[in-house]
Amino acid sequence: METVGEASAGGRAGWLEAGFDALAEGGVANVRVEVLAKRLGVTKGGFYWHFRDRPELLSALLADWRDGRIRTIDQQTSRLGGEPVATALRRLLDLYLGRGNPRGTAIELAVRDWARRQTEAADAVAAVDRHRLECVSRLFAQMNFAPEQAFARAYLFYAFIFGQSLLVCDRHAADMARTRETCAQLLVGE
Amino acid sequence: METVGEASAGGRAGWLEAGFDALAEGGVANVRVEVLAKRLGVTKGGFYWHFRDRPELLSALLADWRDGRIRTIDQQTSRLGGEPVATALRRLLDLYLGRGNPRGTAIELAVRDWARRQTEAADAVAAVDRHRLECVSRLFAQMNFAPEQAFARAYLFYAFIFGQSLLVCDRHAADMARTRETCAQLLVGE
DNA sequence: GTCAGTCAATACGGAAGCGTATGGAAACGG
DNA sequence: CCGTTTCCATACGCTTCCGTATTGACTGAC
Repeated sequence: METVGEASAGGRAGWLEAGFDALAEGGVANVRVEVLAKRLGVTKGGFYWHFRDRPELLSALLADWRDGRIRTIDQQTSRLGGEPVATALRRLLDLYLGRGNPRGTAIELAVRDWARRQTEAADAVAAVDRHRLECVSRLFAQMNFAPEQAFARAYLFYAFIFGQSLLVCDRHAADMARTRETCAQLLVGE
Repeated sequence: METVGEASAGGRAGWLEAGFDALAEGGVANVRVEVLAKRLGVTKGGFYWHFRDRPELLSALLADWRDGRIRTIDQQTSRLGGEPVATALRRLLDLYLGRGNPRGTAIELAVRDWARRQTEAADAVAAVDRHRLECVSRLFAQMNFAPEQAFARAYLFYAFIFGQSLLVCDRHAADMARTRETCAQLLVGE
């Protein structure tokens, strides 16, 4: 496939990818058409072939993010070979605490900040949260917590995950890892 | 005091106030000179009398916020008449959970989002967090937790406060209040 | 009245950003 | 060759935003 200019955005997917990169780096205000075009090494002509306008890109980013997050939750919360519930919860927690996916975290926080001010974003986050809280509640319920208690623990679980990303601690990394480990133990009881 | 035009920004403090309002509503990208001027019912001439440029306003907002947050922490974490520690912690937690200060919360979250991308903001947040974590650690230590455990609990305490603001739950308000109450009990043990 | 200080309005030039219109280029099929 | 589809580049007009320069208005002190 040969393209018009020297560079190519990689089609619609390329624009979405650039959108997520910009979102991760600077929040939704950073998702701008000409900025994305420059990032992709093209001009904005192609953008307007794929998307009617900027809001359509933003909607596409939200839908993409929402569907992707929901798609991975069941898998992330499934117990491998009937392992202890606490182990499954710890594995899930470690996905976030390990700092192994800074881009994913940055996108998540950017979307959540956006959701504080825009209905469509809030709806996407609500859908993701609903599913996640249900899945993690189910895990806590398997630890014989009553439904309300299970839900509250799932709520605390996710609040911690996102909240700790917002705290700025200037302690040693090793100390912070220990602190998070202690919090993890408080959260999942192991 | 009569002023030049019909409207008056209320001096430097007025501009800072407008800046905080804009910050609360739309994050740091929303803090724009002409937008603030319009909000105050004046033009931007006076802004440039008080501030050299936009970055100077942003720095002032950060310093103001940091100093204000630090100033209130000791008072917020002092135990009234030797009351139980848990009571003091609950009172502190309720400042955030009660939704009684949406503007303060919005500003706090906007500053924290800003801090993810800008050093000066991150430094301000770090200073506030350091002080808060120390004060709340001290309270947990009075409950006879070891220093590391006390700190971890303080960390979890604040992570929960900010994290729950980022979650979007479409359950009934009464249900959510009950959930938060359960989380509060898990956090302070009462 | 004059001067200095405080605080502001306005005009201007430049930059960034958006969306629209138009034209270009490549590939493919008839 | 022509038409269609895909994907893009470019020019343009408009809006928003920024910072600078200049001028205006009011108050208080001398």
